[in-house]
Amino acid sequence: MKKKVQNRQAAYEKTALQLFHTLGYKGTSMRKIAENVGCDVANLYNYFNSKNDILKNALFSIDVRFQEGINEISAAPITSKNKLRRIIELYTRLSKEYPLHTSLLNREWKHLNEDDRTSFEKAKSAYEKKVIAIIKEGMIKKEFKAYDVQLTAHLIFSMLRQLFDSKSVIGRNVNRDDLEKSIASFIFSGLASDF
Amino acid sequence: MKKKVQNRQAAYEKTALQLFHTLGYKGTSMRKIAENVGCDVANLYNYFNSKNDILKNALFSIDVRFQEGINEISAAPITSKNKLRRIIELYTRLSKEYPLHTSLLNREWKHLNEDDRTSFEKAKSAYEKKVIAIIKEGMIKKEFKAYDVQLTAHLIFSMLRQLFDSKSVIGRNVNRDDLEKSIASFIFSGLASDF
DNA sequence: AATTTTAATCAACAATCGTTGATTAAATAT
DNA sequence: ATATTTAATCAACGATTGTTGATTAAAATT
Repeated sequence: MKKKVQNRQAAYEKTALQLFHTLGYKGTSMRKIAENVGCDVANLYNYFNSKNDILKNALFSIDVRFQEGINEISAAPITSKNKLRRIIELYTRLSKEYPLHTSLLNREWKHLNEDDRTSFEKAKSAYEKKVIAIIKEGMIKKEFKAYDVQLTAHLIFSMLRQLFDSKSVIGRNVNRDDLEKSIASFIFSGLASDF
Repeated sequence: MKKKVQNRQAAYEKTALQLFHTLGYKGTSMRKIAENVGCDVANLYNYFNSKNDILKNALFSIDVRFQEGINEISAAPITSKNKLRRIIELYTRLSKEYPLHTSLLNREWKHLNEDDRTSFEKAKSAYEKKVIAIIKEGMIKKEFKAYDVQLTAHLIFSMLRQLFDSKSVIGRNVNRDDLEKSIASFIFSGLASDF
C-alpha cells in the first residue's frame, strides 16, 4: 500500500504548508502541525527530516516550475509583449494550482537554513534577471514604454507575486483564461478609460 | 535630559523594526534586539512593555497615517483619477519616509496578540473599503475601464504595498514627484507602447 | 505463521523564548 | 551634598522550541 502512505505524507505536507501560510514558518511549530494532522510530534519525523526540509522541499519544487517556465519563455521566438503575456500566464497558473507553495516564495524563503538559503537566493536572482531582460528587451524594441526598468520590474513582480492570495485567482469557478486577459490588459493598457 | 532618553528609545525601536524587517517578527528575539543595540535584554523592558507592544506601536502609528490620508482623499472634491493619484502619493511618501513601519503592514500584523489584531483588522478592513469605493466610483463614472473591481483593487494594492522595499523608492536621491508620476502613468496608461 | 518494514507513541534532551524581580550604577532634581 | 528618579545588569522563572532514542503497534512481505 505504497499509495496510501504517499497520500498521508502529502496530506501532512499540505497541513504544514497551510499553517506556514496562515501563521508563517516561524510561527508554526512542529507540535502545531502534529496537532492539526492528529498525530504525535515525533511521528512527523518519520515523514520529514526536519522542519527546514518541509520548507525547503516546497520552495524548491515550486521554484523549479518557475525556472522551467521562464527558461522556455525566454527562448521562445515571440515578441516581448507575448513573452510578458506568457509570464502572466505562468504566475496565474502556478498561483492557482499551488497557492500554498507560491505563498512561500515571497518571504518565507528567508527562514531557510544558511546553505539552502544561499542556493535559493542564487536561483532567485538568476530568475529575476531573466524577467528583467524581457522587460528591457521590450523597451528597446519600443514594444513597451520607456519607464525605469527596475521600477517597472518591481511593479510587475509585486502584482504577480501576490496573485496567490486573491480570491479572483484562487476561487473555484474562475476562468483562468479570462483572468489572464484581464491582468494582461491592465498591465499593458492601464486603468484609465480611453475617452 | 529628556531628549537623549527619547533619542535612545527611538534608536532602540528603530533597531527592533530593522530586525523585524529582516528576520520577521517571529524570527526576532528580544535578546537579538538587545544584542544589536548593545545592552542587556532586561533593559529593553525599561523602554517597552513587551515585544508585542513594539510591533503594536509601530503598526498603529503608521496605520493612523494611512487612515488620515485616505479619509482626506475620500472627502476631497476631485475626480476619481485624481483621488487615485493622491493614493499613489500617499503610499510613495509613507513608504519612503517610514519603510520599516510600512513593511509591517503587509504580513507582520498577523502576529499581534488577539485583542490588538482584532482592532487592527477592523481598521484595515475599513481602510480597504474606502480605497475600493474610489476605484468603483471611477469605473461608474467611466474614468476607469470596467475591470473586475476586486481584481483591480488587488493589483493596485499589490503594487503600492511593496513600494517600501524598492530601491527606486527608498533610495536617497530619488525624486519623489517623478516617481509618483511614473507609477501613476504605469497604472493609468499601462506598459504597452502606443504605436 | 513468522519476519521484516513502516507508523505511531512516550518521555525527555538541550536550547531558546518572553518576561520578571532584585540589585546596582548613573543621571537628574532638590 | 542628598534624595530621587532613570538606566542598566544579573540571575532566574516557566513555557515552548526542534529533535532524538527507546518502545510498541500496525502493516507488508516472505
